Parts: sequence; structure tokens; C-alpha cells
Amino acid sequence: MPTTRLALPNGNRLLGALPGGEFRRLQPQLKEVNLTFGEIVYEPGATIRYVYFPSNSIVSLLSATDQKATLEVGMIGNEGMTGVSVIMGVNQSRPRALVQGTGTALRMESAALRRESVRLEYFHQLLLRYAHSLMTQMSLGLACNRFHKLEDRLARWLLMTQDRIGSDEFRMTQEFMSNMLAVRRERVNKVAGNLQKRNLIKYTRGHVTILNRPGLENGACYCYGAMKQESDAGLRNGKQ
Amino acid sequence: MPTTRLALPNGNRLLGALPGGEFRRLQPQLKEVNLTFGEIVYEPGATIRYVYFPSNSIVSLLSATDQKATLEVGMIGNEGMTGVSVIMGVNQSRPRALVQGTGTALRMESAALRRESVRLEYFHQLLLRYAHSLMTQMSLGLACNRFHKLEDRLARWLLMTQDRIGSDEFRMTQEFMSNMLAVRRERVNKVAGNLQKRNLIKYTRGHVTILNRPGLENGACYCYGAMKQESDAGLRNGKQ
DNA sequence: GCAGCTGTGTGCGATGGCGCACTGATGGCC
DNA sequence: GGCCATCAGTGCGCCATCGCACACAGCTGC
Repeated sequence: MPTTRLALPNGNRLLGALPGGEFRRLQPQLKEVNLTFGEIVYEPGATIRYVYFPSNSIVSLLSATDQKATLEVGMIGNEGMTGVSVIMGVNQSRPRALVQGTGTALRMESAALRRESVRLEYFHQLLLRYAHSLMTQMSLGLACNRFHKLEDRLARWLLMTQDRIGSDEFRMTQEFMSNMLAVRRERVNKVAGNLQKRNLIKYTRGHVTILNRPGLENGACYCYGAMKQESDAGLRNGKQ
Repeated sequence: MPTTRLALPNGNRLLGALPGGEFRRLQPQLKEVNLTFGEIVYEPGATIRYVYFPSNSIVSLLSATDQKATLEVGMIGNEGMTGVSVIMGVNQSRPRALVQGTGTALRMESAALRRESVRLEYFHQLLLRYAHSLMTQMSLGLACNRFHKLEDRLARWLLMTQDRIGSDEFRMTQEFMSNMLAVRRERVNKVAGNLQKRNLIKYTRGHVTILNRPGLENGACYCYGAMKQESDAGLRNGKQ
């Protein structure tokens, strides 16, 4: 039964990690907007006009090859922001950014982001650490993709989604998952069916519920833990 | 904006892209060292004491899973530097960094790098753009790994190696390539044999020669072009 | 009620990568 | 010369994945 609901702060954790002064400085430039499932935030090659700090929405970064052969290379939720390349001096998006989970986000103009990231030292460092965590998650994903079983990867992906959306049920079809994991839908059907048989999840017609999170964590490859650690590490103070 | 560029024959192109003033400022802190095949530059989790700007050496970044199941997630040669995470505020290496091609590199202390990247604006931006290009290459690699044929990927990998090592022959075994591409050596044997039959390369006992570079480029997946463009883009002035 | 769309469940033959177990060839070292 | 380590080449059975085809179930609109 869908029992646990994650008690997540109703906001973006990256912004939440800022010292009060820096956050207040940014606040006037942040506007709350809705991101709806299926919306494309950035098209490959397009100029990044806004960056988004998701609250309970999720944005997926997709490899920018063909339309049909897609693969998720990054997942962005309340722990991060879209358009990190802006702070690295690159104003065009390489990947396609697609809204995977409907919800809200705080929007900021890229130009304002560049301006403020120069001015606000902690903010700047925080964003760079986040960029690093995204990069590390990509390299983990590279290996995970190659070495681990699909069922474990799906479990990992579901957990990551739950972490970011902050709810144990969300809209999700097998078709969509097959695009994220870059496999055929039939295979998703099979492994998702297994997860359901094991009473870890249940799903019907475009709707997934996490039933047993610890069990799912147990079934997921260790990449889940590694990626989670990475994304949490980005939020901490960087003095090492 | 930078007008004067130092002529650095056989040098590191990232440093070469610096305006003269900034480079002269860095020069005393750079020490030329040899990197030899098989040497491990960073072990996963270890503190990054030095960063390296390869001249004609190559360093491979490997996914830090098991020892046996390895996979290259990044390749660093004269277009870049090792230890980019330092400029992002992270002083530990996640991946394993392994010297893939013997040669020289300019070495710098991480602490000095942090200090100077704060002081030298162009340098800072350059390094960030490079970090971005590495990140993009990872995301391209993720998709390439998943969708493209091994023979094409091997061709791409050989071209990337040649670009960085600056020579059409280099030390290289099938075993090593199998570790980079995360496949069995037997498969490398097969596809490398095909490339040899097509007179694109030749090899004997740990030694590869590129015979027909245009032909190889033709056979490689388009990811080669995309990655090359990415790594060159990092070197250019970032004002867009 | 019925049509049409979307999402899920399933089968089957072809293919390709994996694991393993070899052989052969070359070069260095004693 | 002879031994041994390293590197390359090959065969074979197994299993995962692919590509395609089709059945069915629920929801929506007319």
C-alpha cells in the first residue's frame, strides 16, 4: 500500500542550501512557474534563456541523437537546476531537456544567473559543485548502463524519480521509461512486471506507485546509492 | 579578445589558448613531467594533489566500479587537463585516471590551480568551458555506447587517441582497448581485424598504426565529429 | 453502444554479445 | 638455444536483446 510519503521541503534544495543573505538577493529574480509533463525546456542547440530550479517537477536530459533513439543522461529535480552549462560559459543546450514530472519550478533568466553567480561567491561555488555532481552522475550512468541488469537499472531510475518528485506515486508509462532507459518497451514491460510481482511497485495505465521503497533500494544496483550520494554532496559546503 | 598567443609547439592547447599575460603568470608553477603508460594518476576517492596538462601524453578516465569491469568515460590529451573537478570545488577524484599514452605533461599543484583560477579571469573561464566540454563528451559517450556498433566506436576511439597523442602510431594492445570500450578482447580482435582488412589501420603485438585517417573518419560514428567539435569548442573564446 | 486511442501483456525467430577454452605467433630473458 | 610471458586469432554453446506482430484492456468522445 502506498504508505510513506516523503517529507520533502516544498522547495528547491539547491537554493535552500544558500546562506540567507545570498538567497534574499536572488529572490526577486526568481519566478515560480509550472512545468508540465512532456514540455520541452531546451531543444538541442537552442539558446538557454531561462534556467529552472525545480521544486517538485522533474526535468530529464536526453542524449541529442535521433528522435527515436533516446536515452536519459541526467535527471534534474529539487536537488538541482537545468542549464548548468550557463555557469560554465556555454549558453547553448547540448541535450534535449524534457519535463518528466509535472510540478513547479523557480525560473531565472540566464543573464541574471551569470550576473549573480559572479557576484555571490557561495552561490557560484554551489552551482559549480552541482555541475560537478551532474558530471559524476553521467560517468556513473555510463558504467551502469553498460554493466548492470535492466531490472536493477529500472529500480534505480524509479527511486531517483521518487526522490525528486517527492511522492510515491507519479504519472509514468512503460513507453516513457523505455525511452529513458534506451530499451524497447517490451523489455520494460517484462522487468516492471517482475518488480510488480515482487510487490515493490504497482502500476496501471500510465500511473506508477512505489509500494516498498527499501525493497526497491535493495534490488537497485549500487549506482543508486552512488548517484544519490553524489547529488547530495553537491548540496553540502564544499570546504574539504 | 586575447590577442597574443604563445606558440607552444607540441604543447598543451588549453594552456596555449591563454592570453600571454595569464600564461606567463602561470608558467613558474608549471613543471614538465613524464607520464608513462600504465601509471595511475588518480585512484578513485584519492585527493587530487596535482593536475596535469598533457602535451603528447594521454590520460584515460575510467569508471570507478570493479577492477575488472572497466570503461573509459573520458580521454584527456593536449586539449585538456586532468582533475577538472578541482576548479569545481571538489578535490577528490571520482574516476580512476590511467596513463594511456606515454609522453610529457605540465604539472601544477591543485592549490595553485585554485588560487590562480580565482585570480586569472580568462583562465577561469577557459577551464570551466573545458569542464563543460568534458561533460558533454560524457553525455555523447553515453549515447554512443548504447546505440552504435563496436567497430564504429573503435574507429572513433582510435581517432581520438591519434588526435591527442599527435602521432599515427602508438603503443596499444587489444586487451587495453577492450578495457576502454568495456567489451571482451575477442570482440576487439574481431572488429580491429575488420579495420585492418579495410586497410584503415595495422597492428602487431601491442603497436597500432593508423594507415588511412580519412577512411577511419568515414567509418567512425558521427560521435567522433561531435566530440571533436566539443573539445575544440572548449578552447575557443567563450563569448557567444 | 461503438469507435478509436492509449497503454499493457505476450510470443517467436534472428542476432549478437558473453563465457570459456583453446591455439598460434612473437619477442625478451636466462 | 630454449623457456616463458605477452599478444593475437578462433570456435562454440548460451542467453539477452532486438524486431516484429498481435491480443487485450481501459478510457474518451460521439
